Formats: sequence, C-alpha cells, structure tokens
Amino acid sequence: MPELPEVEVVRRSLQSFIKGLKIKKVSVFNRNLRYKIREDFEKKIINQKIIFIRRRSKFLLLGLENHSIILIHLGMTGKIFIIKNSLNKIFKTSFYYENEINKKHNHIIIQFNKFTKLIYNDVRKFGFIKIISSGSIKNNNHLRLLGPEPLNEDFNIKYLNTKVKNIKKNVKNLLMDQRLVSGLGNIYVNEILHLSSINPRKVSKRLKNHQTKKIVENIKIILLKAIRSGGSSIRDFKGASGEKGNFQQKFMVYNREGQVCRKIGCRGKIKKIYVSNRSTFYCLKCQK
DNA sequence: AGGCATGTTACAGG
DNA sequence: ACCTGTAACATGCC
Repeated sequence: MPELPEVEVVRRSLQSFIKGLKIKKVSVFNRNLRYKIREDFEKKIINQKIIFIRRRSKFLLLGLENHSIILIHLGMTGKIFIIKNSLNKIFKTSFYYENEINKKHNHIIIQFNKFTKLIYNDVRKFGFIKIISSGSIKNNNHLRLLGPEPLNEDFNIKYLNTKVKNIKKNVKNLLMDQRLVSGLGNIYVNEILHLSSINPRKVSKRLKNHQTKKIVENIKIILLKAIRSGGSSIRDFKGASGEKGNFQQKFMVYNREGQVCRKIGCRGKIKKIYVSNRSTFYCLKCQK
C-alpha cells in the first residue's frame, strides 16, 4: 500500500479535484472489500457535498455535510482515480486514465457532476471504505489506537526516548507499530533505518540517544522528500490524478539485495532478511 | 510452478 | 503481558 507519503499525495489530489463537489450518483460493483460495503452505503452519501479531505496515518477521511465521514484505507493495492471529463484541456488526461485503468478492479464509482467522477480500484481488495459519523472518530477502532503523526510536532525525540525505554522489540518492528508512530510501512522503515545507520534487528531499548534523534529526524526527512517526489510506485501506486510517484528511484536499500550501498564512501553490500515475515534490507557495512 | 508483494489482524508459542 | 513468527485475506507478476 501506499504508506503515508502516497496517501498524502492522494489527499492533495482529492483536495484539488473534488473538494466542495456534491455526490450525485454512487455505483458499487463489488461490495467484498476487506470489510463488506454495507447496503446503505449509497444512501448515506448521496447528495452530500465533500466539505473536507483529511489524512490520518494511512487513512483518508472525506467529510460530508451531514457529519458523516467516508473513511478509506487503500490496503496494499487500493487506488483512487479521478476522471475529469470536460471540454477543457483536462479532457485529454481523462481519456488517458480511462485506458489506464483495469476496470476489472473498479469497485466503486462516485459521480459528482457530469464531468467529474471518483473511482475506487483495488486489485487485492485489502483496502476498505466505510461510513462513520464524525462524532465517532475518537472511538473508531481503526483510528483510536494510532500513535502520533510522524510529521507532527508531538512526534519528537523526547517522545521516542520515553517510549523506547521499556520496549524490547527490535527497532524495525517498533517503527512499523502504528501505535508508536502512525503511517510508516515496510518500505520507508527500511529506508529510515538505513539513513540512520541502524541495524533493523537492534533492540529498541538499547538505542542510544543519538540514534533515536537520528530516527526522528530521518523519518521526517524521508517522508517529506517522498511526498515531494509524489510518492513511490513499487507496482501499484499512482496519485489520484494518475501521475506516477518517483521516490522509488531514490531507494537506498529497499529491493536492492546484493547491490552496493549508495551511501557516500560506504560501498557495503545490501542484504535481505526477514523480520516478522516482512522483507528487510540493510547494508552489512554501515548498519552493523 | 512457486515465491513474493506497500497492510492489517488473529493466533500460537516462547 | 510482551514479543516473534506464521498465516490469512485476494490477485498478479516474475
């Protein structure tokens, strides 16, 4: 899936394309996503205006006038396309998207007006869409246990140092744990640990001060850089307007088994191991 | 053919 | 209780 940067890129596209638009028609072709799309889904959102588009961790929240929120998680392969089918210059891109999408995996289409529609497409169907009420955000099972946003002020060195003290797990699993900090996934954690010169199996409570400091700083650096690059496209990621992210061209370790470390002056070899069943890449020389 | 894949969650066992 | 590994979900790619 999209990790935080990819979801943020989607949010920004949605913000520019569909904010303020009214939902005129909802078509659900496949209700069997990770959670079944309920029968009243269409009824709950029809004729509602999108009043805000937010991101929390890897979740998207589309706020409606009636105080409902469309909560979206893209899972591993979820994608959102916006088709803008008008007579101005965007017409061309619309044509292009129509040809790009494998319609077999279009599960939901939300039509806003005759020119604009949103398509939810998900090959593996690990993602989901559900309607929640804005009042239930605090208690929502998906959201309530999430740790701080990594790009927010409250995710800082002091916070991590306090947390890390009593935790025995390895640092890779620590950063993947959405309760500690929310929004990081496998790819970016690999990259963050590499940039921080820390072995992914290092036990978190043995992290030195200068290491937790590096982790916090590098999380912010890497996420911001990835967002600026439009996210990463391993196989599946595209921004909502169809542009491919290109951060993956900047991967230092992910998917680079056997290759040479790109850190200046290192030249170590990248090794692939599994940590809690997730592929993990690190440099044998600079991440000892 | 078989292994692997950006996420989440449940379960077994240490 | 905490931690890790394993598996499951569904599909496609190499």
